[in-house]
This record gives sequence, C-alpha cells and structure tokens, in this order.
Amino acid sequence: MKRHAIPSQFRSHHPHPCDGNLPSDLNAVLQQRVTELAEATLELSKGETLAHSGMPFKHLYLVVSGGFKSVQIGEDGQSQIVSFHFPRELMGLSGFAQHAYTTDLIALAPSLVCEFPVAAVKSVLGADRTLLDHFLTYISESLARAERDQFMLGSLSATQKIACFLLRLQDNLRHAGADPECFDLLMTREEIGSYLGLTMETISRLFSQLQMAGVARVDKRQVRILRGDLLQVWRDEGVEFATRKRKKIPALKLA
Amino acid sequence: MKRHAIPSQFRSHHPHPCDGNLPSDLNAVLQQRVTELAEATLELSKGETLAHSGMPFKHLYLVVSGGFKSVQIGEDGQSQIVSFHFPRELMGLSGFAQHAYTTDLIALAPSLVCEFPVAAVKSVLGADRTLLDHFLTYISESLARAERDQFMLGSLSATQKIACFLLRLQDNLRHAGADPECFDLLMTREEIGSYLGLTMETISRLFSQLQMAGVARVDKRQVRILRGDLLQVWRDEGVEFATRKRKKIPALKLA
DNA sequence: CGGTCGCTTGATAATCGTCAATTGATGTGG
DNA sequence: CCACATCAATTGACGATTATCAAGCGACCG
Repeated sequence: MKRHAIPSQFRSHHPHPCDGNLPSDLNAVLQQRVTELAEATLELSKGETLAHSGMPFKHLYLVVSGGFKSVQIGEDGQSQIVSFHFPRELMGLSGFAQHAYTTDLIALAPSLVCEFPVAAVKSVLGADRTLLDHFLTYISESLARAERDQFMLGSLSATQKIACFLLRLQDNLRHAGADPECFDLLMTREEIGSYLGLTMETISRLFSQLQMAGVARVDKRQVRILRGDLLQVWRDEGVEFATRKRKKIPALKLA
Repeated sequence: MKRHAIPSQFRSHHPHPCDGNLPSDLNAVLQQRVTELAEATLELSKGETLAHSGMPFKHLYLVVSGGFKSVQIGEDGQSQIVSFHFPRELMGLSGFAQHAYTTDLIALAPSLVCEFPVAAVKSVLGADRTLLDHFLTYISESLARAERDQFMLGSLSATQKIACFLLRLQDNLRHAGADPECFDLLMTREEIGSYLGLTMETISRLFSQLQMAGVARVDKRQVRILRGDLLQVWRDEGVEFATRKRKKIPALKLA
C-alpha cells in the first residue's frame, strides 16, 4: 500500500486526485469543499487490506478506482462479504459507533482511494450545513442499500439473487457512464457467492444457466448482458434452478 | 393513531414524554436539546402503520413504548421484515436519501412514539456539534446492525439464527434494565420467520427443539431462557435441525 | 357459536450445499 | 523451458436443510 500525502496548500487547487470521483450527491458545489479534506491518496494492490475490523476508526475512504469488498467476521471466524464498493463510493461509515471499523476492507483489484480523517470530516460537517445535508443523504442511502440486501438474502431464490446482482452492477455502470451491457467482474465466483449467501458452485451453475437461457454470455470474468428484460423477469418472478432433469408430478388430491 | 401536540413553550420543561427514552448515546446532556424538538407524541394501536414506504419523509420517530417492525417491499409485492424497533430507538433514518420512507413502519403492539420533524433535526444537527457527533454515532450503529443482519441471513443455519435472535433480544432487555431471562415476544412466529429468512413452521419447530433441549421454555409468546450458555453454543457452532430421525451413515472411502 | 388467527406437528419434496473429479490458467523454481 | 503446484472455475452425483402442503387445535372475537 503506497501512501501519497497531499500538501495542504495544494488541497484547494486543481487538478486534484479526487476530482470527479465523489458520490452522486456530494458533487457539484461541494466537491471543492470535500477535496480540501483529503489528507492523502492510497494505492493498493489486489488483495491488500485497507482497514481491519476492530481497529481504530481514523479515516473514511473514497474509492477513486478499482473496487473493494467489505467483509464481516462472525463470532466464530466465519466471514461474509456484506458489500462491494466501486469508484465514487465512501467506505467506513459504520465505524462511527464503536470508533472501530466493523468490517475488513479489501481491494479486489489494484485500487486508488482518497483518505479523509474522521475528525476533519466531523468538523466540516458541523460547519457546512449543505455538506451535512448531503452527507446524511449518503449515509442514509447506505442504510437503504443494506435493507435491500437483507431483502435479497432473506426473500429471494438463487436465480433471483444473481439477476438482482447483475442488474445492480448494470445500474452502477450506467451511473458511471460506462457500458452496462458488457463489463468485467472484479470478483471471483466465491466472492459473489459469499455476498449472495450462496456457494461458489451454485454461482457457477447459475452463470451456465444464464448462458444456456440466452440471457447473458459469461466467459471467465467477462459478462455481456444480452437480454436485460429477461434478467428482470428472473429477478421479479424467478425461474427454476436447473440441476438435474426435473421430475414434477403435482400429485392428485383425494376426496 | 392519536396525535398529541406538544406546545412549544412546554418543550424545555420537565416532565417530558420523551424523558429517559433516548438512544443510549443521545441521552445525558443531550436529552433536553433533543426533547425540545419533539413536535408531538403519537399513540398507535397494534397493527397501525406509522410510515408508508415511498411516502414523503417528514419525520423521524423515537419509540417510547411498544415496538415496531420495519417492512421492506420487493419489486413484485413480496415483503420482508428488515428490523424490529423497541423503546429508545429511532426509526426512519433510511429516508434522507430519497426524501421518502424506504420501509413501512408498523406497530407490533399498542405503542407510543415521539415525532421529530426532519427539518428541525437537520437544523439542530448543524448548530450543535456534540449532538451531531451522537447522531452520527447512532446512524452508524444502525448501519453496523444491518451488516450483522446480512451476515445472519447469509451465513447462519436456522438453529444459529434463532439463537442469535434470542441473544439479541436479551441484550436489548439488559440495556433497558429488564429481566433478560424471562420476557414476552411482541411478534408472531411468522414475523420472526420473515426477519430471519425462514418460515413460520420452521420457527415453531425451532422453539419446540429449544424446549426439548432444555435451553428455553416457550409458551405462546412467553419465553424463559434457561441456559444462555447453550444458546451461545447454538449461535456459534450450531446444532442439528431435528425434523425426522436422522439417518447418518458417513460412507467409507475407496482406495 | 361459527369463524378467523396463531400455532403445532407430520409427510413429502425442492433447493441448494457438499464432495469429488477435471480442466485451464497462472506462477514458480530448478 | 519444463515439470510442478496452486487457484478459479465447471460439472456431476448425492443428500441435508428447510420449504411446502395439509390437518388439527385452542383462543379470542364479533
């Protein structure tokens, strides 16, 4: 992990490493105010850990490029990915409560982040009413996302989960101005499975099934969505999860 | 739903309906400042809806007595409970983002809440640095809780889920100064199932199993925890989910 | 008193996890 | 440069976990 300090006299000048990389609602007029806070940029290589669960909560991080997984550790050592973070997203927001990070933040690929000292963030939030408003919006949005994830984990079938997952990736890409039909996954099947509450094998089978159904082409990490409309059907209504040939004889009732 | 307005000249005087009912970190010196904001108290009977998903986000609510479920609605009308809210908890925090509630908030029992206008809350957060700090702590705590829920939904077995659920209820009761060994559930089996990503029948069987194992006594909604230590074992290591008599013959390997 | 609701329990089956074997890609050291 | 190991992914066979369907029961309510 390479650290590049940003001299303070440089912080209000352009160009700045965070330019154009703020969450949707923190951009525009607020951008300059926020970039003034950036203390450093960090360069991580794939697999490096930016924050460790339980360690003192000193910084918030803005993803500039690359991607991260946020890993929750259970009482007995199991772990699950609870979210992925892509460019223009803030990481570490759940750390305010216990003054400690609640998850590990690990780079999925070579990545760049901006580092914001918590104290400075709090300070500027107290001083700038508009920024506070946008910050509340952002953290609230994170909460809403977690609620949707809970719904996904608890109420959807395997086929609905991947459809949901892929559709959200597409939304992300659209917001980033990238091609939502054709993209690269930054994560392994196992990581997707961890996030969706499924196993690696199930994810693999689901990708095969998506391909057989003509919904998408998947080659290694390269994904091309062919039928977004069908994907929505998969998400909203679900389809049969194909393992072996079905034997379905609905059994007749007795009088 | 009965509304009781609080005259503003009364807001800074004692006694106040919200006294002693603020989230752990919003109490002490902050209590007065916060109670000054309370616009009204609302009295709900069981089953009444305090906030509707998608409706304009105007108020935050503090639970004074009773309890609530927060219900997430899926694309196609399914629904899942994503959290329960008990006295001293704030509800509605996920509404800042879209200026709309993201879930339905429904009373599990006759309940009392304090109503805080969002605009007034924002305003006082901008003015009072300490309060802002505690508010961030609280919303961050909500986010951390949602992450733990995701872990529970995605990584635990049915037996681990109930153990986890009951242990959290106990923690809640301890914080409220109530008896953590003996309490009443405010929710039905179906509601617990919805929250844990299981069915009503599974919850019922799990309660029966808890009783047979001597871990707890469950009679309708009355629960008495007999062996908190075993409950932790259930949560951390899990136990076999008993349906019919097990047939387990681990099969030997071939050379 | 009939009806609905919450709950329990049993029988059966679908979904998805586990285990195993295989392949291709990547990387490493002799 | 070629074994050699490692890792991500695919696919099959099998079975456990948990959902679904069904029946019954007590409690409460109009």
